[in-house]
Amino acid sequence: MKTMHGDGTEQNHQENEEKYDEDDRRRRRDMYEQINPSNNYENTMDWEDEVIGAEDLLHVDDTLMSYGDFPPLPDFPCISSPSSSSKSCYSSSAPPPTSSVSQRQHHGSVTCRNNSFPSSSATSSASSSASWAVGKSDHKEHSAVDEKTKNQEYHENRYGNLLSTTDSMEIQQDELNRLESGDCMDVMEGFGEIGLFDTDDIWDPSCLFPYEEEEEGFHQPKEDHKCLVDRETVDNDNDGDQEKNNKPSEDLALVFLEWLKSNKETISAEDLRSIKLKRSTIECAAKRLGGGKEGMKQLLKLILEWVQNNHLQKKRLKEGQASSFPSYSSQQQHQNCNPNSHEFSSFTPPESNPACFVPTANPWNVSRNPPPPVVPPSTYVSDPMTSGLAVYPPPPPPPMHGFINGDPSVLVPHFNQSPYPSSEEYMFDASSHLQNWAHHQPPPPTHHFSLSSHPYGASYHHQDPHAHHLQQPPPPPPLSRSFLNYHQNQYQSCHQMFQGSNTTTSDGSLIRLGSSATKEARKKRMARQRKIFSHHQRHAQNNHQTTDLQQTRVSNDTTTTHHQTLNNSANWVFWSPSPPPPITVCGSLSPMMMVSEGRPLTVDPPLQPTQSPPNYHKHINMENRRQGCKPAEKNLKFLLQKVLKQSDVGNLGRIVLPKKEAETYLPELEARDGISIAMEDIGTSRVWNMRYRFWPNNKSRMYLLENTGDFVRSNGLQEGDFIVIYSDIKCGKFMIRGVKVRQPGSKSEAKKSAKANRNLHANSPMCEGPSASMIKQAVA
DNA sequence: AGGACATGCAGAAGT
DNA sequence: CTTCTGCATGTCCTC
Repeated sequence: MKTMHGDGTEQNHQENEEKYDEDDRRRRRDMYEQINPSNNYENTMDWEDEVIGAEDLLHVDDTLMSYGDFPPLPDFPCISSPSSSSKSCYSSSAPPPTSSVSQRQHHGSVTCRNNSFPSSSATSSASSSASWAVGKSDHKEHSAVDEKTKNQEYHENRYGNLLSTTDSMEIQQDELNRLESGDCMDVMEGFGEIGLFDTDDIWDPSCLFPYEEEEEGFHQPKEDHKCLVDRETVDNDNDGDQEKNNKPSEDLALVFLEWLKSNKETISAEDLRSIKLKRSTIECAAKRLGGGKEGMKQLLKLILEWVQNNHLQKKRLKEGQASSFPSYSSQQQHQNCNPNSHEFSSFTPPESNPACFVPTANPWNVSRNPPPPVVPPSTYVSDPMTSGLAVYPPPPPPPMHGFINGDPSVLVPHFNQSPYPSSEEYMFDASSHLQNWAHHQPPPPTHHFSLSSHPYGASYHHQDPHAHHLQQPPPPPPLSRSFLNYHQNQYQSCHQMFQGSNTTTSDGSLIRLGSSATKEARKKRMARQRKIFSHHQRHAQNNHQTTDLQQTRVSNDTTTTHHQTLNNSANWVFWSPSPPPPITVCGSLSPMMMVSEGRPLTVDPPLQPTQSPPNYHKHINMENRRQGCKPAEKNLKFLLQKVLKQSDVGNLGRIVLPKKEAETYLPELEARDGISIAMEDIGTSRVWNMRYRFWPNNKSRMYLLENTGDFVRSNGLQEGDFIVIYSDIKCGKFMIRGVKVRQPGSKSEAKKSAKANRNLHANSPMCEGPSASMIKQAVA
């Protein structure tokens, strides 16, 4: 405040800070350009456009979508084009939620800012980072103004666009409310309600969930659905006006009738009945397709075409099974059971790395006090609501209100607890398809469901299940309801985050249904998962290259080992499907940065913490070129490392981060409460929900990573060890690795580590890193 | 001299 | 009483 009124000295200070800000921005941008040479300003804008397109389609609920695999963007703190983001976000799509437009614009500006962060998705990121602070504690944030005292000068100078946390909170709440309202419906029913056609005489409610009943022993009480629909109806009462505007004409009925006539023999009412789509989705999609009657018509055509294609696909599959031809699903199942096999690789879409669609990628998940990390294998996200926070993942996108770490409320991205989805699970896990689709697309991932440009072509090609079926060498699993439901599933995933559901992804795809699953069905499912999982564990032990490393790793933390095993068993899911997961660390700092699966490497302490990341980045790239390293499936970008001090590994559960690197590579912090960042442990794929924040310190800041206690403990990190933070270029996730520094005199440990690393690198010869040689030296 | 950061410590919150 | 949270201060390092 002093600065605001400022005497001469203060003015000078301010000027200096402004200059510093400018330099800082330039520096950050340079850094990002170095790291992501492909990302230029235009890309950024294109990307934003795509995001906006998808978001429009998905409507507001989808701000919660996980855009985890968005590529990191260059840092342009102030390109914030509220105009582009906010306008696009809310102009063409359904009416903005309760929040005012101005709020949205705020939102938008922040979004843009956050987009520059790794792992950020456009909108969600914004909501996350900003809302997080708000969600944390109302009163606190409401007094945010007070809080901006001396820190404000710093803050305001550095960040022109301040987000009103209050605003974002309202937005969050609004979104929450909407999610809770269960805004989904049978798509055909939806059309029916909208007036497309009369559903009563066609649809038999008993056909609603034939698959669950059939394959999962799962029963969805009709009442549930009814409730859903009723609720929907109630919810939609408010949309009455809009509905009127979209009242379809007879054209639609004609289109539908014609289609019915031509497909009556192959497609039953049940098939149609089984398709569900959110009303808001329908409306938004229709809008995107031109709006009004025409849009609705286009959408209907689109859906019908999909139904047709999908149904035929399904039939073909059934026939194939009947005639003993391997079906995709069985194949898939088999493949899934042999994650390490080449067969798996060859049949798996090149980039079907589920991790890349993990909501957990959302670094913006927030957790104020994440419960102890006792978790099922694989990534989990705790419920933001439980921590009273609201954000997203992506502030960055997959910003949500999720939390990771320890919180049993799990949002498991794609697969279930079991790394081996059963065939039917796979078949019905729309998110899997989404992932696959997503990975066949160039970034931005939001192309997933961009119906925007052309109903049947262009931008639709990525989403077009039909196209997908036809183009993918092995036909993908029947999408069944996925085309429409995957959309819903995404909501569901997000919903899960909000609700803190304990269900995993396997249930995730059935999340709305899962709540009413019978105990029996659940038992069966769990038994199956246990079975599969134990099988996988055995398999992983035999085949997984990291096993050796795990076994030799010195750890006095048995739980860690356990988790490790569990997590590694799931690692195949997250890492490149290619046989030896060649993980290239593109921006790694030091030798020990060589990323491998398994736990913290034990290495000599050759740290040069101040070594310039960009230089190292360049070095690594050259190394890659020299060694013929193709860009790995999972490129990790070194962000920063920190040698742990006593205070970092103490029971405070916080690690002071180097200021320069933090400001350069981590999301800019709007409020001192910071943001929640989901950090995936590279060794275990476990996701830790940490908080990245700062403390005012004189006229500067101290950057901290909080909630690190469990991570430090589980990695057995001590003073002198260090952590390294990366961002996954593909998924935009933050990744963290604890590296133990070899204790002098512990030769056997060094040998073990060396052996482990030799094995490791033997499996990935292309990427032999310095760590192996360093360890060899140590051994010598 | 000024900045970065390690850590001490006071007050708040939780048990 | 313990733990958590957040700030302030002392020390070290860089310019």
